[in-house]
Amino acid sequence: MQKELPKYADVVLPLAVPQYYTYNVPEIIQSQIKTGCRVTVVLGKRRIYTALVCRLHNSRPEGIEIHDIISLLDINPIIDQRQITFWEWLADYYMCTTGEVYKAALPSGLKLESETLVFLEDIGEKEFELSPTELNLVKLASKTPAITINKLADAVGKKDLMPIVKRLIEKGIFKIEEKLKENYKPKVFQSVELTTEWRKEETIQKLLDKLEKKAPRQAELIIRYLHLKDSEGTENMAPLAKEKLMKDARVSEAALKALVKKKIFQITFHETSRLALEAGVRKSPHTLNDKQADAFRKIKQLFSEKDIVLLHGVTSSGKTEIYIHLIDEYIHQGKQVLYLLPEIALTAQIIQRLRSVFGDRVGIYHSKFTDSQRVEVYQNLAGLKISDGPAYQIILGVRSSIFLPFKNLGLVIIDEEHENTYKQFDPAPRYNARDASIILAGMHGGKVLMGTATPSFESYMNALTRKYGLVELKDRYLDIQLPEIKVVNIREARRKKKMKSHFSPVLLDEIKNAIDKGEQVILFQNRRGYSPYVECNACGRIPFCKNCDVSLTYHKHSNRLNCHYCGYSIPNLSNCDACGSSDIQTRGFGTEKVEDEIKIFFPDIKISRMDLDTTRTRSSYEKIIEDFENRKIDILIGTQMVSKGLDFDHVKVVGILNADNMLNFPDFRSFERSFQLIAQVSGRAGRKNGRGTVVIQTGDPEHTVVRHLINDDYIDFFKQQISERRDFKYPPYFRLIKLTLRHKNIHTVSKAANILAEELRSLLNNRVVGPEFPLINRLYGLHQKCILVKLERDKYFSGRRKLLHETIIQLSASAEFKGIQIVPDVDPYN
DNA sequence: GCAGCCCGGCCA
DNA sequence: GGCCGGGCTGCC
Repeated sequence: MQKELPKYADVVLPLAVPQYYTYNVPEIIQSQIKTGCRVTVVLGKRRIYTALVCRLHNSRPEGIEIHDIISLLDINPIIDQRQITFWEWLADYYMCTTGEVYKAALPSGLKLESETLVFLEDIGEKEFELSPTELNLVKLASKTPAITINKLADAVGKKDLMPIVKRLIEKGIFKIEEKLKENYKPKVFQSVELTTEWRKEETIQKLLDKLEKKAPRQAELIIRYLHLKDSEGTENMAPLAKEKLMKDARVSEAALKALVKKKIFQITFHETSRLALEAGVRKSPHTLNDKQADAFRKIKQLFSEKDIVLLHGVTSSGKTEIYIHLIDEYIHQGKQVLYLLPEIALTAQIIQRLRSVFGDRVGIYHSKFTDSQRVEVYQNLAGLKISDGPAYQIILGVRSSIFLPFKNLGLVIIDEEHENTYKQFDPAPRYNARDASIILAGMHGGKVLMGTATPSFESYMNALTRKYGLVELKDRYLDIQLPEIKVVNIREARRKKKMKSHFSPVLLDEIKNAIDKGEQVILFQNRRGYSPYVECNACGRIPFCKNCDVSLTYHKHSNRLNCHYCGYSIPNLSNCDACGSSDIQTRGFGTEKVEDEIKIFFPDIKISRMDLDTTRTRSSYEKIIEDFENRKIDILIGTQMVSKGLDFDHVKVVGILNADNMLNFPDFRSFERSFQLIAQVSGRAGRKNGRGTVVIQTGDPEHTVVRHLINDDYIDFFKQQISERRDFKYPPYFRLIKLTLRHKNIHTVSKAANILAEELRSLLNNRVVGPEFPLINRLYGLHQKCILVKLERDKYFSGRRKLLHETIIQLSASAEFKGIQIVPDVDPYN
């Protein structure tokens, strides 16, 4: 019996709507549509979205009018059932909608949306009475055959043009149409070739003789063409790129056009990949040393009984080499591997190593890629398009690569598993790629290897309780010594007037020694900008952001005051805006100021800065890293960006300018994070050329984090800290769910927060803490209140989380909560 | 996410 | 009274 064809499709839309929507499947596509295919549909009055088919069925939903699917975009599904299940898991666990997951999962080139186009009707000689704005719109629209409503709105400087456009439609002057925006265009490559008639040598020679007099440029072009073809050799039948020929011949396009017109040359268009790379020489992986080989064996052995293994290996212990050997085994079994990294900066360093072994089977995926490049990686994995290279078997990527359409994921490697960048903070889905990839790997029956020198407390706890396998690698590769740690009491130094600005004599000496020997220095200051705030010496006023409750950070380079939260920015004040005094002073210091001051001490040295401000583009990132690797930079100043696993061979000194602002940060994870950060930056010191030095400047040299760092004793630090986590009900013993309420009115948000907290307390008792004001009371013009829920990691967790979620949904629909945003964050980082 | 509607505020 | 902007609602 033939299976009945589906009449209805439940689809997910790229919006924060809680449910799936049902559309009619038109008869002509009923036999072709499959779950996981994209379709275009109209939602609301006329907007068109790309939706994804999640379920096909034959039961007509009652009580609603059902619209038709406009078109089917894919013959083959772009995601499989497993991914739909994964999306649903993410939405459920992280308390968001599947639509929000879908939105994050697909590059926007695969999610076509419509925009409204405005056309002028044929109005002939009719006369109209028009307001000035209407007249203006008609004038603007008459300049082009069609204009998007957004461009029209921009041109007249208005937000909502629809009411006016509607009036003009009623008057019969305008008409509108919805058109899909084409976001992704395949890259086109043009090749030039002689047409068949002209390929014989005698004929072309005759032609050349003729052209040389009449059209020397055209003759030149043909000569260059023949020359280039010749130099490429007879066995190379690849078409000659037009670009290459034109560059070589240095004649105008007109000459080529003429030859094409005479049917001497023909131009062919080819679709090509943006990701094309030269198939370089492949080398086999390096041989592992005894310690690495031992760890490698242990990992494989543990994988036979456990799905997750934590590789706790000191910095420079050669973890990457172990990963490569493991990847090699999995891809030989025909499985895919996902290699997760916390930062884009790292991909540049590791990709070279991976490509040298695995060649073009490695794909990269990160946010500094253009959307079109991401579309191509996606298509490659989905098997949608025959791209230039083979299908990727290894993906090296950041957080969002967990959404790629893997078919057979055998292994996930999570490098620097402790990094906070694995957690998406805003917008939803607020997922942790480390935790989510464990679920993903589970769905594929794959294994997970986490690697780090400073495990997160969550992962280390799981290792100690044997939920994860644990492999330790205690020796650095090639017996590189761990750096010597020098702690400087800056409070004392300041009292004795020994500090030179923000530098202690010890640090300056170490820098000088390193520079004299031609070695490099990294200075770490976890704040960007010049100074975190400026203050009027006369009246004490500190300029604040107009949208957020934070002081404005002074940026000397641009001479502006910026808000690091909402992006609000004003020119620097020469006079206090309260009392008019010109006596304004900068307070505190960021990377920009460190750069400025170090230049005074070392005027002839090449200094660079790596922070959010200097790495806006992908190339600037790579340039800084490359320059530092090639020793074109002597001193690199950076924020936490410099801590994330970068490998440099000639760093002698690492300076932590102020450990205190990390240690004193008010959240439960601040000690854990400080330890990780400082240990990680310290790990950059002393690699191949002798022992490095780390200088930690702090006002509290006896601080437990500092003491443990000196002894390089992560395990003891963990044991000491973990009991506090248990006593105060924090992770890894408990799971946190943070609720942030936002509203423009402080009283409204306070009142709502109180009601919500009370309601939750009645259900979850003392697991509910707050409401409290968060670190930043007001953000983007909205007042905030936080409620923290601490849930046991037991069999009731899931039920309690659901209860909590339902309570939020119920309350947000009630009258008191009108217009209040409630943002749930499950497993918040801090 | 966004169109459409409703409502309140502001000027004639 | 009319027009503008903001908030709220429902979309299949």
